[in-house]
Amino acid sequence: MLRSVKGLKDILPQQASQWQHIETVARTMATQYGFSEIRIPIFEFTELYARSIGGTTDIVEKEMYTFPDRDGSSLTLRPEGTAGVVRAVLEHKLLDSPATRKLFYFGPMFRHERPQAGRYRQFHQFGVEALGIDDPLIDVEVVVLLWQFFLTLGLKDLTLHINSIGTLADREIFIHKLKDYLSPKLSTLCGNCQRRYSTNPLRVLDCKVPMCQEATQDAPILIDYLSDHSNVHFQSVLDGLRSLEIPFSLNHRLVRGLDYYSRTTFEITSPNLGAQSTIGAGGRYDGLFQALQGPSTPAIGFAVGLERVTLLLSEDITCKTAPLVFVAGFGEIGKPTAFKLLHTLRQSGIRADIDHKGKTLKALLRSADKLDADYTIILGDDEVSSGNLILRNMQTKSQEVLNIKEITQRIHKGL
RNA sequence: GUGGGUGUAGCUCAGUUGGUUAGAGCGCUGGUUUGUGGAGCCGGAGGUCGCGGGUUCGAUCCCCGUCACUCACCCCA
Repeated sequence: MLRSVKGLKDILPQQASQWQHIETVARTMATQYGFSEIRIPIFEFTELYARSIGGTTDIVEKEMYTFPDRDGSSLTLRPEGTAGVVRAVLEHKLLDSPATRKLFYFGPMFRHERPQAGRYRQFHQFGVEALGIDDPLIDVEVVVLLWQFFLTLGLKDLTLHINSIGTLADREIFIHKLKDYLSPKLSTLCGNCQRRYSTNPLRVLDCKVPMCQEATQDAPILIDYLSDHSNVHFQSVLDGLRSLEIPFSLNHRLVRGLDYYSRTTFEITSPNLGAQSTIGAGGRYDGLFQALQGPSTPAIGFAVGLERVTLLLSEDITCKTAPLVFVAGFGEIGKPTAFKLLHTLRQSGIRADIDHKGKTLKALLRSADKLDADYTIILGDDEVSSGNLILRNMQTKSQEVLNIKEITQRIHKGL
């Protein structure tokens, strides 16, 4: 039997309404916070990601779905959304209007990782980007939107971690200090961290191995090495969060994986997800525009892993659907008459369905029940000859005889 | 890429200390007398016991390999 590709998941009808609910909440809230939707392509030139995410990150080094186009140019299925948004913003000069500086997006992302709980090769993200705004209050707005989004969905026990990783210059100074500190302890670190020491020393700080955590207990803290500018900005962000009574946890070990992050970084975690506990994360990326040959532009955004959100959502949360009317037509004349009525109902905007297979009233009612119909219209030969039909409320079992002409009107009035 | 766990019906799982036709619940489907759903009752369909090899008179069960799924490392949303 043919199967789906490893790490890819079908969203079946039962779960689809849950996804619709999440998307509706996301769209509504992002719009309330002044963001507009942007839809960008699923693949781009490989160079875009290599330049933005960082050539030495795992994503670019070994997780991208990269393939040659027919003319030989290298294309890549998007592993995240920010790079594409920034590219589109530069290409269409969206920075020129204040109406297009706050954007949100939705859609599938692709990373060739080993699948695991909450981790897939095709996964979906909802993300926002606020571009060209340096004010710390925009940081607050973005973090609050993320926080409120999860609260609105009813997620519990979440923690908002926040940190500032400073500018590139701030980090250079800090990394130097950190290496000085780690250097004598190198032999006590795990193998991974010994490698990280030279490739990405910041990562040693959030290693889960107890030995490493112990070794970094008294390590220098990034915040202490922030420039005045970075520090003032960060303190303003925290003050803003406090003023809105958003609970947060300062986490000076919080590091981001993508090269373009700077200054404010944040992450929201849930204890109920296993190893992949981050459901949403983001931060500032003031240097990204320049890395893509655009004008120097401060920016901040976040991305939410929607599969992880669905794992936390209670299953009974679904989109409300309109009441369903099942048309049970049977008999020589009843069936064709019912089919015409079905068409009329649908044209009137009513959600209506039929079972072509069912021959007897019993079978048809059973189908109505299986489809979870709210009402069934019973229409047999007897009804056709009398010019009436029966409207049955499936829940209360009450029935009333109606004129065929009245039915649409009747249903529109609230059934 | 590395390691652990698991593969029996559509789903959730029993089971066989190796022995004839492999079970349950749920789901699906038919009937329960002729025009009224859900419940009950009675019936039915559906499985190469992941795949390949080995041991054996005999393997779904033991051994080896392989694939798939899954969890964790790594990384990240």
